[in-house]
Amino acid sequence: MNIHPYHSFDLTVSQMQEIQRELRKKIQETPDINQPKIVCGVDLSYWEDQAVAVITGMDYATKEIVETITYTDTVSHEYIPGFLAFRELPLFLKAWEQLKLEPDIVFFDGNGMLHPQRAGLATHASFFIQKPTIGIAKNHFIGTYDPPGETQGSYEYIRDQGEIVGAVLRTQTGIKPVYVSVGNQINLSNAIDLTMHFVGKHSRIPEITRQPDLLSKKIRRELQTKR
DNA sequence: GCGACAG
DNA sequence: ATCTTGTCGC
Repeated sequence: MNIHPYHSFDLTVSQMQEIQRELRKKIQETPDINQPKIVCGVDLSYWEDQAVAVITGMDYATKEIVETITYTDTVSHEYIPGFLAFRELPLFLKAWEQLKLEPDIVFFDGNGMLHPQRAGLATHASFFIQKPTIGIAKNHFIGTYDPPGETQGSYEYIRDQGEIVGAVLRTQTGIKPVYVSVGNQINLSNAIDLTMHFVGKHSRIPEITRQPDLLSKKIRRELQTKR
């Protein structure tokens, strides 16, 4: 798939902050996307100074995996809370170049607007791939919220600086919720519905990001014990 | 100063 | 994210 070169990744922290302030201004709200055909999920696994990025393409209706892309390379950036995108995007974009099917939506393991500058990984990625994106985080990052109901599908909005920036969603009854946020080119209620669509019978994490998570961990184990 | 802190 | 086995519970 095509990539729109937005910026390089050889940057200082202040330059990264400047980019995030610019991204924030360009986030688009859009009408619901109801019947996507292909949806992708992205995740990375790390070991030593390496990482593997995995993109799983799934048929929205049947939830069958229709394409799998992997890309392994050295990681250039350390993890700094608030700057995850600068660590993960370089490898993700190399994997994206190999993607053949054209997805209608892309899910990321991390946040979108649920970020101090409304410019988390999912939001940042959308400006390179020009696709609607959604962020699914397993842990709380910013904002405040009331605890969601205990039953599957219950959610509460997450607020920061007076605005709704995401939702804490109970994907399984009685299980720790996940954090959903708009990346770009989509709206929050649509993101929540799409996330629930991919929730399997027993997994907390929707299959769209669970599949690349499982595969990237498997690849990491293989490449790690090989050395 | 203290605590929090996506992956 | 990763280091790590068994074990309690639905």
